[in-house]
Amino acid sequence: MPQDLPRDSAQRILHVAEALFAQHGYAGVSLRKITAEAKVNLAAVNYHFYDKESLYREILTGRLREINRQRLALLALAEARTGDGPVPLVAIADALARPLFLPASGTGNAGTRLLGRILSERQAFIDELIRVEFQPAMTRFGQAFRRHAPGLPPSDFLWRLSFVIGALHHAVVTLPDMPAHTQGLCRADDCAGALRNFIDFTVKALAT
Amino acid sequence: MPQDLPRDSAQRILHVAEALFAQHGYAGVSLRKITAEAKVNLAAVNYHFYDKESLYREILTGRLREINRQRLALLALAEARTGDGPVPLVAIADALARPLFLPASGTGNAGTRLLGRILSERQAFIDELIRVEFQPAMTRFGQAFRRHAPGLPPSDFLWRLSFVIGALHHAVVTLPDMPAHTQGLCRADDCAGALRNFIDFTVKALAT
DNA sequence: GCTTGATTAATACGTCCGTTTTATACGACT
DNA sequence: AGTCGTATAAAACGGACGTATTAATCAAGC
Repeated sequence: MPQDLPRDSAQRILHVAEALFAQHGYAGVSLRKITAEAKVNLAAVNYHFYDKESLYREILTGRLREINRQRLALLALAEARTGDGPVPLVAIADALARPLFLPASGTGNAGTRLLGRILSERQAFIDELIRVEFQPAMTRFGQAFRRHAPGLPPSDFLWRLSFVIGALHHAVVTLPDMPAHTQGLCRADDCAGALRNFIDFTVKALAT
Repeated sequence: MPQDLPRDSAQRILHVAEALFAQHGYAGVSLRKITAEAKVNLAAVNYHFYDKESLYREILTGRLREINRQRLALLALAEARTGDGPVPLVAIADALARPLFLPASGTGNAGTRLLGRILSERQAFIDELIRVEFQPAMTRFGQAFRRHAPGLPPSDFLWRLSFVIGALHHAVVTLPDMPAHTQGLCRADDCAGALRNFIDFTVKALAT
């Protein structure tokens, strides 16, 4: 499966490595596979990114930062439209999921799979990275959701939030496999349908 | 963290390997780490289980088969109690999640984390194993859920089912980290609370 | 008591890993 | 033209990996 690679070799490495990490995990990908597929010299990773861990971190931070930036921007937009009252659940769920299902044009959605992979892999050296990149967005979305369930005990609310996040990540990760799992009834390229269903699902699950 | 190991060395390998695979994934665990922690000789894995892949498969099949056996048993019990009508959503969700959150006494719940890990790791050589072990249970549960949403388009229903499964797996995998994520508001040992919340969540999300 | 089959132990093999080192090519500037 | 910082290339390093081989141990059965 040949793909149009960027001219710059550092960019080629980032591009190829992201796809491979998303598919096989950190430990499952060797620098030799990356450099071979990116058609660069073996030492190029160490030259441009210092070492394998740094390359991984760079890819991750880039993706996570962009995704959460978009999420917060969409949420802020919805809040501005709403005024002082609680933002509608539909808008919150949309802001949370849209950057995953419908990534900004040009970035491609293959990289999105990384997110789900990472959270279940829990490499020790990226724990802090995940905390730093996710914490701000998650507290903001938590607050927004919370206004729709003010009476719920805190732990119960946090459990429901965790379920919603889990549903989202699982959907993103398994999206490419959905046609096989559903005998073709769910298509992998129907991101809009996936987003719509996630929003419906979340609204029903979190509505009081 | 010393743990009481079984006498038999093959059992010790299974016990230790399951915990390590659950924590670091297949590629992230070496036979040397397993055999060292299990206090057996390096060659013991190859002697008792032929090779690393076979050891992995054996652990997985054991866990998955038992979990899905319990799930189907609970579902059958609920169906018997219900008669001809649709099984209440509460009972279906309970049958689906209980074997994960409250594993049969003696088995310990550390091994349960494997499940969530596996589904996001997607090693090629266990794809068929997963299909074989999960297919029967999933179609049965799908049918049971389906009776509560007969009017929904098939693809929409399958998406919701996927979200429920994702929420469940994510909860299981991140259960040990919940206290840290929630500043202690959700406890890792409160499996009963997690189960109760999952059932509530699923009922709300799938009710028509 | 010796033999036999099953287990454990010790060690070696070949491969692949991440990384380092050394050498070569290229472009811009004086 | 010549120099210098940057990028690519080629090769090698030590170490960890999964696995294979061989030797030691040990518990029955005769």
